[in-house]
Amino acid sequence: MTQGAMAQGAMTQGAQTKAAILRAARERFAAQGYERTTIRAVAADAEIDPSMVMRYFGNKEKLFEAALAVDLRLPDFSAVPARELPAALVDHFVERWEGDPADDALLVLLRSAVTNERAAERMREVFASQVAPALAAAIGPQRAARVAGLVAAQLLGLGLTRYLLRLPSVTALDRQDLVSALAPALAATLTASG
Amino acid sequence: MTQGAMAQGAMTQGAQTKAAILRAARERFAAQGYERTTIRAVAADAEIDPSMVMRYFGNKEKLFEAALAVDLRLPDFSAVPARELPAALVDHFVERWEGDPADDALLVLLRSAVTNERAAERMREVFASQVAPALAAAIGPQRAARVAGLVAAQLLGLGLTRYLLRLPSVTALDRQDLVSALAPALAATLTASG
DNA sequence: GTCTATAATTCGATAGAC
DNA sequence: GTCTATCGAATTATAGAC
Repeated sequence: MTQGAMAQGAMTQGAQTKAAILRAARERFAAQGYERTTIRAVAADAEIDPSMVMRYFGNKEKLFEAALAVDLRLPDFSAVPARELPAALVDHFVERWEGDPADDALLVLLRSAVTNERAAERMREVFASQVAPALAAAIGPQRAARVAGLVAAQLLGLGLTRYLLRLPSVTALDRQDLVSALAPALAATLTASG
Repeated sequence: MTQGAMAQGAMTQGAQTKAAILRAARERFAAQGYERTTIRAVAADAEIDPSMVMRYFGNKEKLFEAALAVDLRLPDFSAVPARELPAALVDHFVERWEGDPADDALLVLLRSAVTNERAAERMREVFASQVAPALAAAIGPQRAARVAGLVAAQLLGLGLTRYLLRLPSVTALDRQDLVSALAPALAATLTASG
């Protein structure tokens, strides 16, 4: 009766607890990185006992793995005119970063990937399976293959300097300025001759 | 007699030990970040006793501070023609990163700054005191102030994706391709209208 | 499912012999 | 200056009561 009679779509208590842990873990990992976040702190944030974290995720590393799941939710850029693509790209990532603070999986991944090889591998997977295909749909597979790395460098460079390093000259720009300032650089990259 | 009679320019034994510790510390901090590098490991790399690290640097944090000292050694860009500036900038940083593996202070700083607020502060200082002035000398203080952040984003984005995340599409480029591929993007940023 | 208690490590830092 | 020995603290992980 505890679970079988539950309405479709509703979370069991266990699933709710698990989701709460994951949310807390992402915030901690994003703010402090892997080494400095403790299971105790995550549990405290989620308002449960530390042993529950072990129960649901096995160990710290598996919890970390679960926190690294990222879906960039890139739209279909094939419908976007070529000259609007750079701005659309920047805008999507900024929205992703500044939209929902609780939904910061990409920042978790970025911060973690710098000091953790497993996270770096995940980041490479994310770009290979999500960014590269989206780019290929927009500008063709050949050109995409040539510029995907530099596009990644520019978008992640923005995330790095604005949200992690917080360089004043980058944080000083508002969202609109950011898009209009970075779009030309991306455009130059996208149209680079090979 | 141990030090007073020593030849000018020669390191005392203490200074040599200190330098060896610092070199080992930089490699460890660069490879693993602050939290995961242990004084024991640094001492083992430097082939000395762990207590020596404490003796010379006081504690782990002070050792870290010492390892964060970075001199970008940026040349005087005021002599470089405007259209060659982007390539010169990229080239200098790539040289800095790939030149001497032991001289990787900037990578130490970059990796550390992502998860350590003190290191992030240092990174902001480095850009304010070294990059911004060099840029101002080349393109004028007003324009430099406007684009310095985006220049930093692109250069650090390159370092991030190539040396820390090692995205295949970025590591695949050789040095020359890298410079010629990124220069147009930097040029677009530098000439951005305000 | 949830909690208490604790085992087992690891590490930074200190004290002190030589 | 260099080393041995060890303390004290923090943390992951486990065992088991309820």
